[in-house]
Amino acid sequence: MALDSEARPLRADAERNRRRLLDAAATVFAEHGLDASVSEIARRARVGQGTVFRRFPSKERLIAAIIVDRLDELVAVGEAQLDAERPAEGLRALVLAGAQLQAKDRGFFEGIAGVGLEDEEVHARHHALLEITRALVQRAQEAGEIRDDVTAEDVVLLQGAICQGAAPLTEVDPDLWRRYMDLFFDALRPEGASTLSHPAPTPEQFNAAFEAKVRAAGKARAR
Amino acid sequence: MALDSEARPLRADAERNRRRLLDAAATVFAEHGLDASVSEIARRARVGQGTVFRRFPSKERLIAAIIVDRLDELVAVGEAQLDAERPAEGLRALVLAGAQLQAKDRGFFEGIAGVGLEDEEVHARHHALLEITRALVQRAQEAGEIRDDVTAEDVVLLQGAICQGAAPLTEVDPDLWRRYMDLFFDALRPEGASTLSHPAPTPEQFNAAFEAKVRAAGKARAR
DNA sequence: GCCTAAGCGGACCAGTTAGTCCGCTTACTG
DNA sequence: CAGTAAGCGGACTAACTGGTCCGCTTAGGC
Repeated sequence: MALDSEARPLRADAERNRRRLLDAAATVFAEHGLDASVSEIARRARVGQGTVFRRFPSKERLIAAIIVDRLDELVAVGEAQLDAERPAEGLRALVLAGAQLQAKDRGFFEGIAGVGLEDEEVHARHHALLEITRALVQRAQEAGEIRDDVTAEDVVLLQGAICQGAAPLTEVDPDLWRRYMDLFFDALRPEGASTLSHPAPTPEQFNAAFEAKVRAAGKARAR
Repeated sequence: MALDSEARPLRADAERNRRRLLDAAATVFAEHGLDASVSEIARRARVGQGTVFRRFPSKERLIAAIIVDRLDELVAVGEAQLDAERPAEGLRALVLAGAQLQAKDRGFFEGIAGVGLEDEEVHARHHALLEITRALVQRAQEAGEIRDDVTAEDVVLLQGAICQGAAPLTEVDPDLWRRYMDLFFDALRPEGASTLSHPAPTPEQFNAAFEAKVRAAGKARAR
């Protein structure tokens, strides 16, 4: 996790434990979803529960730290595609990488949608990813490789959709999402595209959804 | 909820409370998802918590009862479309109805995927719905209206996918799913369909996913 | 109108969870 | 190598959950 410019560095054992916690948490969340308990994570990391909360002030922040890691990976993939010669292929590669992440990691999408929103760092990465996607979409459209009426917001939402749709069958066919990814890109073909009956979400709406969630979370806590 | 052939009928007040509970539960689940607590539901129905559990032996069964209601509606819609003159339109109507339900009711999909599985009655409806979908898909394919390589299982999974994909924006644009529904049907066009890189889930796999969940639920309880 | 079984509410229970606290241990500094 | 602040584990707490129980109320048949 880059961008951590805290003052004094952690003691060696603390840093080691931090890494073990992140790994253990990622594993446990991937297996059981975000409902997995903190004590389970602590056990898996062979660390006291107190250590978890000393390193991450709340479960939420622990989740956020993991998501930041993942999003950084994705942003890197996206940046690498920014000057692909066939932009649609670049876009596909990015979406594929994201889907793969989600397929592997049951907690990932849940996390972005439900918990990570409040976190400044997660928000920043998510925004960066959206902008990279926007650039790829635009180039692919200029090249006439995908239809003109879809937006980066559409792509981000639909990538999530596909993974969640395939998720129930993960145990029995872990790669099913690839099928629906193909179908998705068929939908993006410019030829013969039908007129969409509903407008794309605006960037403002897209953001507002985040804000709304944050407010709801705050309200729930106040209750 | 049809198919309830219990022996003696409920007393008038009990029946009234039962309805109030179902309504309140549907509302609360729609708002807060299935994590909503039973006492919250009881409060909303202006009924003691004991009453909830007298009428529905567990929270799970309460959820199942609601889902059965919803699935019955869908099955009815589907049956009505079985002899539509343009089968693809019939299919679209069914999928649309399902999506509408899910858009309105946050708990619905969660419920089918996670909880309702164990319940005999839910399973029966779900199966019926799948078979109706299969019939519609087949006819649409025979009429050359949709591509040949998608199955009823695909359609069911993708309908869920679309709703879940649009879900994060529900508060800010509750009809967004319509946009993605259009996109989905564009993907189903037979012309220019690409070859899908992954096979459709077989009916067996589709069912096995259910079985696996049931087993997992059992295991979780035993733990 | 009376009687009683059916129904009711809500206090209660056992289990689980995120998060706190504090006495002991250990990595680093000089 | 000694002193000490940083770190540690895990028992503990407070809140909340699904589910039970039981003394009181009431619908509805007679």
